[in-house]
Amino acid sequence: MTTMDATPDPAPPFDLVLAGGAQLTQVARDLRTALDDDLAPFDVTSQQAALLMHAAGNTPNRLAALLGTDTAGMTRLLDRLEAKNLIRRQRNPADRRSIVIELTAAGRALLPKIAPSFGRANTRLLRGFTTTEITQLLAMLNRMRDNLA
Amino acid sequence: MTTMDATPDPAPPFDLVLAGGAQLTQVARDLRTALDDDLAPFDVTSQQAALLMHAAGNTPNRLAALLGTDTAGMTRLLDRLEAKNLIRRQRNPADRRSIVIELTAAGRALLPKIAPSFGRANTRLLRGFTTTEITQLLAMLNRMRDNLA
DNA sequence: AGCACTTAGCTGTCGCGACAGCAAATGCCG
DNA sequence: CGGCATTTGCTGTCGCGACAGCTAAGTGCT
Repeated sequence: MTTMDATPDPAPPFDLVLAGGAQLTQVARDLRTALDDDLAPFDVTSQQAALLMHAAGNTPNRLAALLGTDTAGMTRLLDRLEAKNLIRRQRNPADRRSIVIELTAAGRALLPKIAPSFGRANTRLLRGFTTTEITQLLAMLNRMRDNLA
Repeated sequence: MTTMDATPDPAPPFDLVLAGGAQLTQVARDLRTALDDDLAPFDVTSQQAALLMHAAGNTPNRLAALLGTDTAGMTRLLDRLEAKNLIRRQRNPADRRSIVIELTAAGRALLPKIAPSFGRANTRLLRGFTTTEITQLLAMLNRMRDNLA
């Protein structure tokens, strides 16, 4: 708004563009921290909780794709959850390369406790946003993901 | 849009809210990866590059605040840059608790090479965005940061 | 001066993300 | 059938983020 506004699609000011990535990074980190704090009473991290909510009946391979990480990170994440006795690795008899994740009783019991944390964190993140704004935000985020893909 | 739309500010659908945080996290991670890839030829990470661009004459304390991390992480980040001979720690004679970061000749030589990577990454991230959209996005990101603070 | 309080930087520890490389199991194809 | 590529999960290694706790140095108060 400082310069002209007659051209239909002016090149965005460089500073504005630069600020985008930095702010995005910060918000993502703050969100993760807030979620971790909210989940701390249950002794799980946000990643562990997110995994728990998708784990049942899935293979590490699929779970890695779901959480946007690689199978190496997934192996370690599953290690930690298994150490906490929340999940179990079950070899798949049909394809002995792969394994299937099953929740333990403790894991199933934890599920309904951790789910609300995601709702709280996201609700807090978007406090004061209208439905329209959230829709716009999601559309922008999707475009950004496409731009980076 | 599934329910009524006469109320002025309907509570945003829960699924929409939930998707927000997940997408945000993914975009931030993808951006970091893209930037790291672009900086790889210079043998620095995005964090190291970001630090280099602010380091000269600053203290670790201020730099930690600038990059949004804590002094513990800053110590280690400075360690790695010092090991690469890009920065130097200089004790401050006026306040012997604090130190001041100076760039080495190699560090100064690297600066003009790494700066464009940030421009490229952010330009790519926001490809196809109008100035208006970027402004809206930044405003939303700021609101989200405030919501989490 | 003496003592509590604060500040700056460091270390230890843990969880996570990414890359490279590996072995076993499977699939494919001549 | 035999050999080769692919898939699955694992391990090693590194960088980063967060928390707790520590020491040295500065500050303030009495």
